[in-house]
This record gives sequence, C-alpha cells and structure tokens, in this order.
Amino acid sequence: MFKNVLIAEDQNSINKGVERILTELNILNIVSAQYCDDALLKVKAAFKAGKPFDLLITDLSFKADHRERTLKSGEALIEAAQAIQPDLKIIVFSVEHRIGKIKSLLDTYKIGAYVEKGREESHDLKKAIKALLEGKIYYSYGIEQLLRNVDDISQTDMYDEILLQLLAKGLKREQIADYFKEQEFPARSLSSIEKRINKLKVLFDANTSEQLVAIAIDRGLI
Amino acid sequence: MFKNVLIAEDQNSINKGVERILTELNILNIVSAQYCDDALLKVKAAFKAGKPFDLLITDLSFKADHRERTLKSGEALIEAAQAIQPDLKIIVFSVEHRIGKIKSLLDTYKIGAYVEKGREESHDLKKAIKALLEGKIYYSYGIEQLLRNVDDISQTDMYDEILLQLLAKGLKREQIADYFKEQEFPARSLSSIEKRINKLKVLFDANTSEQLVAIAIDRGLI
DNA sequence: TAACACCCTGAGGTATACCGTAAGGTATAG
DNA sequence: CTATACCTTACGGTATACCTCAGGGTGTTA
Repeated sequence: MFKNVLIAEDQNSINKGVERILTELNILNIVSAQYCDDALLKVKAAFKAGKPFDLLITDLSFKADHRERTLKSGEALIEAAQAIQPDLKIIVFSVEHRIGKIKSLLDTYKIGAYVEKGREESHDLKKAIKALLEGKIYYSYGIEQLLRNVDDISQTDMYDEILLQLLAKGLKREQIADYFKEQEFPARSLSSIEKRINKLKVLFDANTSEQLVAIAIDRGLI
Repeated sequence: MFKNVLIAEDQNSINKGVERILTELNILNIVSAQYCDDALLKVKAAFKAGKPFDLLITDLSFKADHRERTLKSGEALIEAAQAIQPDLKIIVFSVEHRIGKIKSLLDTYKIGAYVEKGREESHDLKKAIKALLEGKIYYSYGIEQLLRNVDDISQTDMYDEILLQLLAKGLKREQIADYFKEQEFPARSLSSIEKRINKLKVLFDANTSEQLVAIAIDRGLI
C-alpha cells in the first residue's frame, strides 16, 4: 500500500472525506493542502527529506481568494510536481467531465488515474488506488467508455469537433475556412463550413451559433 | 443543539466530511441522502414517525445518472420539504457564487443559512449551525457583503448575466430586446443590447459572440 | 439656471452570417 | 461506359449582427 499520500484540494469537507477513505485503506501518512503552491512546497520538502510522497491526489480547479498564487490549477501543480519527482503517481480527482479536456490532460501528463467526483467517488477512489498498486491505469466508469470512443472517432467527427472548438475560440467563418485550407481539410470552403454549422444546429436543436457552442460545451464535446 | 440532521448531497466525500463536522458538534442522529428524492422520502418518514428532522443541509445541484428523478435540484427539494414540514430549518451548502441566483433563492424560500463551499466551509458550517440555534440567519463571508450590495448590483450585473444566459439559450438580439421590454428592464432597446454585448466582448477579450458565450460558461457566469 | 457628463435610443450604413441554387467532381452500381 | 447519388464549391440574395453618429433625457455641479 502507499505510505505517503498528499491531497491537494481546496474544498475542506472533500479533504476530510478523502482522508477518511485513505484511512480505511490503512494509509498512515496523509497530508492535505488547500493551495497548489502549498502542495508543491510539501512535495519539495518531502523529496529533499528523503521521504517523498508516493501518491498525489489532486483536484483540477482551485478557487481564487485573497492569497497570491503561482500555481493556479491542478495541471500546473502536476507539471511542477513531476518536474521535481518524475516517478510520483498521480490521481486526478475532479468534476471535469468534458472528455476533450480530460483527453488532452491524459495526453499531456503522466496521470495514473482519473476519478470523477460524484456519487461513486469513494468507491472509484479505492479502485483507482488498488489499480495503481498493480501498475495499472484507472478511469472512472463512463470516462473509460468515452475515452475509448474518442480514439475511434473518425475524421468526420473530428471535423465537427474542431469546427466547434474554433467557433468557441472566436474565429469567424472565413477564418475557419482559412484554417481548414492550411490544414488541408476536406470541405474547406466557406460554403461547406456554413453548411456544416447548419447541420450541427439542426442536430443539436440550436437556434443560434451561440447556443450551438453552449450546447457543445455542456455535452462535453469541446 | 440540533438532534436530527439530514444531509442531501450527491458527492460522497463531501457527505462524509459534513458528517464528521456534525459529529464534532455532538450531533448524534445524522442521516445522508445522495438523491433529492431519497432525501424527501426520509423527511416524510421522519415526520410521520413523530421524529422529524430539525435541520436539512442541502446542496443545490445534483448530477443526473441512470436513475429516474422527480426532484432534480436542491431548490425543488427545499420546496417539497417545507411543504411537508414548514418549520424545518435549512442550510444551503453549495458552490454557487452567482449572487443573482443566491438572492432569488433567498427571496423565494425560507433559508436559514447559505454556506459557500470552499476553503472555509467547515468553519462556516459550524458558525451557521450556531447562528441558527440562536435564531439568527447566517451567510458565508463575502456572500453577506454581496447581498448587502445586491440591490445596486441586481440591476447592473444581473443584466449582463441574464443577457449572457439568453444568448446561450439561442435568442437573437431582437428577441432579447423583446424580452427585456416585457420585463421592463432598463436599456431594453436593440441598440443598447448590441452595445452591452460589445462591452462584454471587450471585457472578456472575446472576438465573437460565440466565444463570449464559451468564456462565460467556462467562468461559471451562466 | 446653465454647462456638463452620462446613458438610452433610433437611424443608417457596412460586414458578416445565413440560405438556396446550380455547376462540377468523385465514387459506386448496373 | 452510364446513371445515380453524394459531396464540395461558387455565387447571389436576404437577414442579422455590428458599428457610428446624433438627438434627447436625466442627474450633477457650478
């Protein structure tokens, strides 16, 4: 079992709840931090003292308050912590359900497990820890399925996804056409893009392109 | 001290965290529910059994999953619970920080305390419970201040909030103008609405209204 | 009261998005 | 090869969004 575990999570009661779960797994040394910066300091200190953490459980989003912050998100913390201690195992514990975000997170960093906050979280967290001990990677149910689909998405679905992303990023129709021309996409003309946006609006039952973007975000497509 | 307390909260670890806080206050009978419908059933049962709850601590948003739901939000639960047991004290415990939403919540229902989830939540929760025992109303720090200003805010910031919501709901500029005319808002003309959207685009550094909606969602303004 | 700043509004023009149509291109089946 | 279906693209028209300007109202200050 893991010996030294660090929890980075700004919400107090979640902190306590996770601590309790870890206690049930007979983990003895549990440390909590409410700020990313504090968490990083603790990683550093433990590493230098020769008693490094072997697991970091971290949220992704941390609220801003009066304190100055260097690290503002779980991603930043993960990056900084792995720079110090590359073998540190990491469980991301977040409400984030947008599969695109999760996918790029997993592609960018070496994440041991992704556990979605929700009704099954304590169950999931325990399963994640056990999987990690066996050298496996763990994803919450649902996430795993979504990730499997992300890989098969054909170019056509990718097209729509990118299109929606570019819309959400503030590109105008003509700029999107230019971008698609650079990338040598099929259907790169302004006319085709207009048609595609139109189809998406029908598909998602959106009246305006603003609503289309809102729906796409809501469904986790972006 | 309260004797029978019901916690309605879908997130497992928060549930456990809150339970621990209540235990520290020597509250003996603590019951948890992960679904609003379950919470309501428990309120009913306890009331009929002559051992009603004297405090309900509830979240506002509950995730959808495979289960059918009648009550889908904390608001719905509050309404249903107070219909059964009007004297039931209620603490709302939520991440909601949009002051407009909170204000309308407090205006609509008889809420004993509003505690915002965050770093200070366990401290706040304890203070809220003590205040309630003394017959006072409690709001988290920050919320209280915001509420004091809300009457000024409600006509300025609320305006932007609603504007963004209507955009995300797929209304066109002219339809938004019509809506504002019905509601007798200030700045209800098409021209004013265009100006306001423009200001928001500058403020949020958005190139298009699609991006504006995306940013607003991302920041939790909608 | 007069001067000023500020906000709301309407009018008119330009840019962009939206929509329909038709021409050409490619792949498939017969 | 031919016919057909489907996709891509260009073009032109309409609707909507975007922008600028100016008039008029209100409140503040001198």
